[in-house]
Amino acid sequence: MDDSGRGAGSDAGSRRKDARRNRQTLLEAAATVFVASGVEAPVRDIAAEAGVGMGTIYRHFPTRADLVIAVYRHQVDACAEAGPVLLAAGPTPHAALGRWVDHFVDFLVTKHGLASALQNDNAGFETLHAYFLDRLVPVCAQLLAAATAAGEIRTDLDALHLMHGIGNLCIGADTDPHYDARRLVALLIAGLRQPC
Amino acid sequence: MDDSGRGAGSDAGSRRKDARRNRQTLLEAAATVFVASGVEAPVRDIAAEAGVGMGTIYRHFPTRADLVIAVYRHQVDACAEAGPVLLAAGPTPHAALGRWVDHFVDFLVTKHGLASALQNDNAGFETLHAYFLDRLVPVCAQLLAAATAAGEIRTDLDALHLMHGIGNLCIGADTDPHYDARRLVALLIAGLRQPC
DNA sequence: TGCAAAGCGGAACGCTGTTCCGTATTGTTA
DNA sequence: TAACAATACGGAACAGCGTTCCGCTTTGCA
Repeated sequence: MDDSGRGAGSDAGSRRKDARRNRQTLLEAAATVFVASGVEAPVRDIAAEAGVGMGTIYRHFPTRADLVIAVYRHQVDACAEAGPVLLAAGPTPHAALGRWVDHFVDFLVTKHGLASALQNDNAGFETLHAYFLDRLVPVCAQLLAAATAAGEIRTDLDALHLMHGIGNLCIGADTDPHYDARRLVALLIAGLRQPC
Repeated sequence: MDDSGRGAGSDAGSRRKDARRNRQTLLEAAATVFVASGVEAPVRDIAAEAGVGMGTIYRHFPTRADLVIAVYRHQVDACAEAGPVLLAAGPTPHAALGRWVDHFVDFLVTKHGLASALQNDNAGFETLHAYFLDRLVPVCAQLLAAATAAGEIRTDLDALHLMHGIGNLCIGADTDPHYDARRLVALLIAGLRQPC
């Protein structure tokens, strides 16, 4: 095993305030740039978006792959935490589901880029995919259950299959600019509605 | 359509002798380097192997992808032409099949690298894959038929499935140096033998 | 045999990811 | 509060890649 701490970033609990803040800023800037320009975006672009020097980025994430992995985990966590929040905030569970799926779609861009970031590391990819499932399937299931309990949606689709379908709809979204994955996903969610 | 002449090389029928010779030299050198170092090998290495300058390589193949494609087609052609020759030369059809498959395995390295060379061009990839099937399936079928007629091998495997199986055995051969695809493929061919 | 046209070699360019180091910021200690 | 290590920062510099450019050589034809 040579990938100790892979994907965790080196200094998640640093003593210095600016270091902690920069790490957070970088994760968010990278996520933004990945969605806007794809996961192949140059490291310099991410540093610029974050308003930070190259040294800073490499201090926090020793390698480009480390950054992609850290963004991925960060997005998984953010997406998982967003579920209950949206559910509490939204007018209805179905609306909350719709907005949660928007987060999910943005984040899939990063996930699809993982494959190229971890070209030879199938084991690492499997680990991260497992983390993805462990954290997000329950959240999605919770949203589905709430919408079901409210009588808003049909009940013949479980969280795993829904997420799988959304994931498939997003394949190729980064290469073909005419392909609007979000619209198709929105249709899919609309189609979940219980016919009344 | 923006890929006019993609994969054909620019000057296959040049007026000048040295140009034609260099083109051939380059195709062979590239094939050698791809087998030795993988398809990600730097263009400079191929120029060095061919004993040629950078300008020459880019005169013949305007882009790295063009070179990979040209090598691919060249290998498909060479492999297709080798079939009948080996069949005529070898002691038995089964031996000829074994040696043909050796060619085929070397050439698969290039084929697997095509995917990364043509990252976004799925249409181009499909075209080249169709060319691959059109030219090689009949040759493989001819070798199988000859071996069958000679009573050397079992008859329950057609050319397409055999080639598919060999292709699958070679997946990952370029990343894991401990994985010896050729040995496994040899076992597969040995297994074709008719139990006597 | 001369000479334009075609082709060649390899230095130079622009773009990557990554490293390095002088400078600025921070938390701690007197 | 003032001084001072320790820590982190910025961005220039480096190495390796694909690609371009241009002075020189080779070729085939008149």
